[in-house]
Amino acid sequence: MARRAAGEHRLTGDRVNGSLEEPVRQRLLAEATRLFAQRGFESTSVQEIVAAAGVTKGAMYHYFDSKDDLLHEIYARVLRLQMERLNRFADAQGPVADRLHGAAMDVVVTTVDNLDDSKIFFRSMHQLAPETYKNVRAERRRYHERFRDLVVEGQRDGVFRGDIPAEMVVDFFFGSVHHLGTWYHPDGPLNGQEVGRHFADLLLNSLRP
Amino acid sequence: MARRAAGEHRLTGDRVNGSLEEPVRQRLLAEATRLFAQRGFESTSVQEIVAAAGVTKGAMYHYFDSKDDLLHEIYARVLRLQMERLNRFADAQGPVADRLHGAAMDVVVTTVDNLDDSKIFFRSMHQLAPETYKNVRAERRRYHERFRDLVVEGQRDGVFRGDIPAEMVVDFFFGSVHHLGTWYHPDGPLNGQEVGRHFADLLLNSLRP
Amino acid sequence: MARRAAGEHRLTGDRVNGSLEEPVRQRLLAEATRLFAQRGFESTSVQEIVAAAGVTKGAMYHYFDSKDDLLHEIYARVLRLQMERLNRFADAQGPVADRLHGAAMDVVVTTVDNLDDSKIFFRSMHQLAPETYKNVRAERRRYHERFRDLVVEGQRDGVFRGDIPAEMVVDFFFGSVHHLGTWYHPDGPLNGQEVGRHFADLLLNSLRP
Amino acid sequence: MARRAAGEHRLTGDRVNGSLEEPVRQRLLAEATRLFAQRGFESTSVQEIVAAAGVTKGAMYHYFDSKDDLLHEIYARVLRLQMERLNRFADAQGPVADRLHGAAMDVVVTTVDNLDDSKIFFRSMHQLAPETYKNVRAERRRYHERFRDLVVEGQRDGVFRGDIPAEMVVDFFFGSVHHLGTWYHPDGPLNGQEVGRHFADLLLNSLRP
DNA sequence: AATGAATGAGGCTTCATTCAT
DNA sequence: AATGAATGAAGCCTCATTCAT
Repeated sequence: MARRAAGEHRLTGDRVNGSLEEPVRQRLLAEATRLFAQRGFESTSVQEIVAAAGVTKGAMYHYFDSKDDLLHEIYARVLRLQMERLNRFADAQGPVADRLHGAAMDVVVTTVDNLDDSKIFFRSMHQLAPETYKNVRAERRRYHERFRDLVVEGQRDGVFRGDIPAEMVVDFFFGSVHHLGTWYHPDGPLNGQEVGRHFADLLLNSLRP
Repeated sequence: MARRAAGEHRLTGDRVNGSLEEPVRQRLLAEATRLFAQRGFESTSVQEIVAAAGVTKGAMYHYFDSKDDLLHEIYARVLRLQMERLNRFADAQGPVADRLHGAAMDVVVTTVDNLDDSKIFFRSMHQLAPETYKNVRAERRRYHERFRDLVVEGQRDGVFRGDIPAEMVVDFFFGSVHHLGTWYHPDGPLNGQEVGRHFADLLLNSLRP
Repeated sequence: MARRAAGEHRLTGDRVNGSLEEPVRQRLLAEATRLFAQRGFESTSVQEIVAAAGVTKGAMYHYFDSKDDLLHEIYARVLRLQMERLNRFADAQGPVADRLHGAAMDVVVTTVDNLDDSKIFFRSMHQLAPETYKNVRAERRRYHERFRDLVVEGQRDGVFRGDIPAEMVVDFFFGSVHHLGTWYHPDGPLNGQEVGRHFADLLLNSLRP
Repeated sequence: MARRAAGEHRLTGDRVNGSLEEPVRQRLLAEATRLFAQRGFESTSVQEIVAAAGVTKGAMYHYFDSKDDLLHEIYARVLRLQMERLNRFADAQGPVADRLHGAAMDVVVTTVDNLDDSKIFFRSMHQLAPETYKNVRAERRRYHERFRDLVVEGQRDGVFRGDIPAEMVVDFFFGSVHHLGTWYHPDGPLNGQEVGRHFADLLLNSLRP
């Protein structure tokens, strides 16, 4: 890892001392994200990334250990962001149905706002080094479990039907979410909010007892 | 495509005159499918494919025009099979809810039975040549439209809720289906029939008015 | 060599027993000549040749030993034809200046009529097997010597200037002839006869004492 | 062309700051020239070139875009050099016959001094990419036109015969020149100066009215 | 912090040729 | 006389990465 321990990943736009920090690093991450989403990880060369970011290879290898490391940083950023947002909804007050509806809508809106991240996520996951792959899956599992707990809570309270495994409901719903990258287009008839509302409605309705 | 007009694609195991036809070609397709699902299209080398099939590269290029062509043939086979099965359910007699439930269950069962095809489908679609890519998407769209028509029919008849675009319901459901490859495991607690039933139930329930 | 001894090479259109002989063989030679002239020997594949001739590879290897053999046959045909024609002019009656002028014109006309042969000749000569290469050069040398003898005869008789080696005059002239393939075009302003006359005039004029 | 705009081509041996510049690039060009002349473009592998230059393939692709690019650079260098020399003679003072004789001798001497370039020129021209091919032909045409203008000038002044198209005289003469690579040998009886004088004499004599 | 030359391994593909039929 | 499946070698090129500066 290049001069940055795990967990230190920064989001684009983070500021330190009031000025944009490490603009080269951020530009590399941004262009890599765009290109990986467009062409796939294996079909994007380091040369293309650095050219898009307006630097040379040396610069990239100064900030990242490898091309794999670049991908890993993208995953880390996405995972952290999604978990943060889910926690905010799950920890809120109010009926579980409302909290689940809110979380479901939010994940759709966030996904639509970062469609490139979403495209990369499942398409390129298998390219990660085994170790990294395991970490990402584990983190992803924790995310699913947090979401599943909301379903379980609703089933226990009797507001959701209990004859379908909560685990499967989560997989069912996130399948739909992850697939947004395949069909959703920002210029289409629906914006993220609208798709989010529909998806959340479908989820809640499917759980009606 | 090498030496074989569109529509002539053969499924593994097709027999002509009672004997296995073109065993080399079939072996290549089978091994390519397995490896593409396991490692991804870009990370699988032609050398690995022909080694797994027990032939030389020359043999592969005798039957296929390119590595891309191999991928394309896999897609063609999957598309044809899925459309055939959907038609069988959609064209049946009976209430639309039953027909939709049947089709939904079937696509899950078929997907689970050919999980490698499913893994390849969305992960590698963007590697197809632009022309081929367009063809595959068009064929896929026709499939979705057939499915959507069932939803529309139910909405018109008043047995399904009408406040959610049928198009989106289809995307919602197929997102879940295509994601089976990410989490479903044959040795897990549920078999294909069970997952299919749950998925179909969730779909139908989510459409309750 | 495939069932045909050296010296047995036949020209396109040769007839045996009143019917076209071996049309497949002739078609292969004709298409190979055309393609070698167009793309060069190395850049033309056997597959392209047989496809153009409307047969398969097996057929080609039935009539010819190898791709090299095909090229060799083309050379043999050209060499035989040119020597025949030169002899006809050189052996004629009349002043040496007229005989040289006639031979010079004729070689230009013949070259222009078989421009493909001419293009191949020098461009692909170095692709011949060493043995064949030596044979072709030797045959070519005999041709040059026959031509040179006319120049020598004229110099001895005092009708041509004698201060330039006859050998070099021949190289000078045939350089011009062999280069016709580079610039001559049948649809251009001059036909073969006209170019031939000009070339012969230039040659004779350059030899004026 | 890699990393080098048109017109920036450097000749082997160019010096910058008193030291040989880009020795690897120059070595690659030199070895490629030698091998292309010896075996032909298509029969020379990139592997052979880099081995002869003592570097790896990667190095070659660092300096050149492709094997074709290498060939193109060789052409560019030859074209520039020849045009420069022709201009020097054509722009000189004195009778047109002297200037033409001088230019004719010079092109022969230069050709003999760079026989490899000459061998490559016409044998491999058709291997250039269509675009590059057109450029090279256009540049070549400009060269011919410059030469032709000298002939036209002499015809207008009445010192050259006017009954033969000047264009054709040029083709006639350069055919001879380009063919030097086929027969001239440095160890032969005549040196470049001598051949040049004979060629120029033949040309001027052939143009006598 | 960043460059750019250079490596070395590996990728996809083409091709002349053979051989059983 | 001719086919077409299959081989095996070789070809061109790309790429992630290193290293001296």
